[in-house]
Amino acid sequence: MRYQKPKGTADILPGESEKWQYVESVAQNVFSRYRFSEIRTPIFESYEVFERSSGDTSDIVSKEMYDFKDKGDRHIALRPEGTAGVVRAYVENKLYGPEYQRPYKVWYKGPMFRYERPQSGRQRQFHQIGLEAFGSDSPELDVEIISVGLNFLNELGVHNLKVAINTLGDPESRENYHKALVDYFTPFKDQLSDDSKVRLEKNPLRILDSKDENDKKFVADAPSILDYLNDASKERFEYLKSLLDDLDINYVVDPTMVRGLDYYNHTIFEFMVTDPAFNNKEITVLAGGRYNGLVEELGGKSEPGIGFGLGMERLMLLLKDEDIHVENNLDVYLVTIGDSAERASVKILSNLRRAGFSADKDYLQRKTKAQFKTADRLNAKYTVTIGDAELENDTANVKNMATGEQVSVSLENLAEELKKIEG
RNA sequence: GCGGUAUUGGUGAAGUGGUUAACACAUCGGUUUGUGGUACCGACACACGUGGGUUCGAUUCCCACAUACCGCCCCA
Repeated sequence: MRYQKPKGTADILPGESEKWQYVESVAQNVFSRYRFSEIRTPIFESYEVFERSSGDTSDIVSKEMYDFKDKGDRHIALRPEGTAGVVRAYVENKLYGPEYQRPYKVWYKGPMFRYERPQSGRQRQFHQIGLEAFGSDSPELDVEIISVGLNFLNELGVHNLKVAINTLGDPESRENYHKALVDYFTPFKDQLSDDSKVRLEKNPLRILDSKDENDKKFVADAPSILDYLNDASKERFEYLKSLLDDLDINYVVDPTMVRGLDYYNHTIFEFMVTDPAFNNKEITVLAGGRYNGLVEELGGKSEPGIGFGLGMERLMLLLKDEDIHVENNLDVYLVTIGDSAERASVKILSNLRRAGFSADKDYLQRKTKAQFKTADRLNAKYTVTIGDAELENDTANVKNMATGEQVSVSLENLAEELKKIEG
């Protein structure tokens, strides 16, 4: 093998691509019911867009970004996630203007890039489906976002989802909590893992997310964000929970849940699932939250926003074949016998297709028997056999492959005849 | 970036330091003239990821690299 695809990339081949199309069509469907429109933004952006939005302490910026200088010496990065580009587009196109209905609701799908070690459901070029809503700080909208995600996954047949929610509070609450964490962890600093020592300096919230067993002991007794919310933030969170109750959405509050990206505040959430595809370990398939400071951070007015992203590769692993509705229907397989029929087949096929049938034929000059074999294997509904005799009499033999019944019809009106047979 | 395991045909795979690299599936062809299944017969590895090394000789041993999978980090 001479060439191979770059590490961490995948070819999505026919057979698999139909599944992707199916998932994307369900997304399109569900999201438009919630009145989200598709937005398509560039796959690469100015490096600063991501640096600015994700925060330069985040791993995404510090070590996972695919960035390069283009021929014009611009610092470019392949998008590592979807939100930053959408926010940039929102600001650049002045979509916060009074002529636009708010909240401004969009969804996107497409490839993202992160320079990391490939693993099951994780690749360097991976794909996300996500959505964002701008211009409303309403908790009702938070719940709508959670519910559209849930709806989407349920429609695909993914059940047993665990919905975990948390709040990071408003900036004031977050600031207070930040201090409390530093005060709490600093005395144990020497006993923390090396990673967490760094986190203590840069982003103490991330310590809560540590997988280190020793760290976990300290995390267990760490102060909870829920105790540091100011009244407004607390009230908001309580209201949010009651809205989820109204919708009969089962959720758990996970006060240790944090976010890898810096721009979140208030509501954050993750949908987790435990599945054999991941060795029965709990993995996150969808995650999102509110980011009220981000639009301003990228040069817009102070505008609230909320959204989520979900990983396609992980989702595809969760979907069972029977969940995926893929039809591969071949209406007609044309069997030709002899050179005249071979020649006539070009026009016959063309007419059938124009009449709306999916139709195909053999292009390898194979024997009749082999052609029927192929028709069988392709699961053709009908075969149409043409030979010298048929061409002379202007007839065609139409065989119903399921019943084996064969009838002779007018070749001239083949498409019409087939429609009649179809009923 | 760190650690572990793996890498043989279209697919699943067996196997050995040395004449023809099992077996199965798939595919193609045939079993007398233009019809799908089954059965039977036949065909099907420029050679065992790439590059070095050890050896009289390596697909089998050693090293490096690449890729895949798993774990850490991080994340969807």
